[in-house]
Amino acid sequence: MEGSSPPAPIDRETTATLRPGDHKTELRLWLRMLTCTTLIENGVRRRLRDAFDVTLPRFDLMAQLHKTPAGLTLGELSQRMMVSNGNVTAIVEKLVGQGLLDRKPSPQDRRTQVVSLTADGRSTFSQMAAAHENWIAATFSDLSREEEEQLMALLGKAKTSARKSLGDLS
Amino acid sequence: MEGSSPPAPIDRETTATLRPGDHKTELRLWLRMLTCTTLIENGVRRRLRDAFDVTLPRFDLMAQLHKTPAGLTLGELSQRMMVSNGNVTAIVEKLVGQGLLDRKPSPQDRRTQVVSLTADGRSTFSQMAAAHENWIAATFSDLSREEEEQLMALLGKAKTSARKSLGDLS
DNA sequence: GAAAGATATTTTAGGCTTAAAATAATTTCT
DNA sequence: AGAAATTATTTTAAGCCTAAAATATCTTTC
Repeated sequence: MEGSSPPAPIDRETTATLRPGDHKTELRLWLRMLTCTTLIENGVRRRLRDAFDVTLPRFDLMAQLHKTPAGLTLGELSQRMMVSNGNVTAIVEKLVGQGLLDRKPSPQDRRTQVVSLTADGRSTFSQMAAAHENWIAATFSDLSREEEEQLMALLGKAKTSARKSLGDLS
Repeated sequence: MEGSSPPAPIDRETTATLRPGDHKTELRLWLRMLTCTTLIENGVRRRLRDAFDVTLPRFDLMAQLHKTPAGLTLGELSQRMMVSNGNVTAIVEKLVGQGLLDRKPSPQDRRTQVVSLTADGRSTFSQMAAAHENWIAATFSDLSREEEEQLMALLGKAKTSARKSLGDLS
């Protein structure tokens, strides 16, 4: 929508060192990725609410446990969901209160709590997951299988690159 | 990590209608997109905090205003940021309190408030934006320019597809 | 085996977020 | 003009989220 920006005839070195602000392509890419994700995420959130009266964080937490029937510690959950420890504590608390989760201290290490889905939690999650999978499929229905795989590969590369650039920070 | 899944020789119609659960590719794609975005977002959030003691939502709001020097109403901000109205009210309130934003009722329509950056807000944002742009460039530094453009195009297509599938909902 | 350090979780304080209800102002329809 | 509907914003209640400090437990080191 902003025409074609001039190809910046200045040589690369100057651009990189003296004009550190010349990274518009990456910035646009990031904003588009964020928009796309937020759009889909908001849709999922609303549909989970309308159809199952559940929040996205609770759904995500249950999804992690469903992938690992043996159960996970709070720390493992926190790491896999990429959220803080205290956050997981609170969400688990709610789900335990709803009878969807089981939480018991590990016998070997009394610091850790192992969390898993109850029978009710499993059957509730299965229903939600089936609907969720269909919503997501509809979300990407304009993309061919090949495009989906290209996108997957490029996101994989972006993820690796991002992790590297964060590197020493986390 | 799970070998190559069979190319599903079943015709598309059958797949879509009779086997609504067979959409693992799209699900993996969505999860990867979410992971990638969350990873980058968490990095940006921490660096904004460490370097400028500012939160990501406040930075995002200022970015919207910087793109539109004439100012925006709260409703426009809410729409562009894809967050709720009440949320914008609260964030604007904080930024006005910090002297970074100016908020005044519109002369034509006394319901609306027009918000814009103050001189302090502009100069503060410029500094943050320059650093942010470099962080983002570093985040994607493993991707070639061509890969970046491919990713941009595919995300554009995904965005359109997602909007269509949400369509009547919002 | 006791002190020091590391690890797992919870608590706390502050901030973001939403949906829904409430206010306030404008527009539309008789 | 006056009533009804619409639009813009704020408020409210509940929940998510983080960083940092506090607790409790385990491990290591001397």
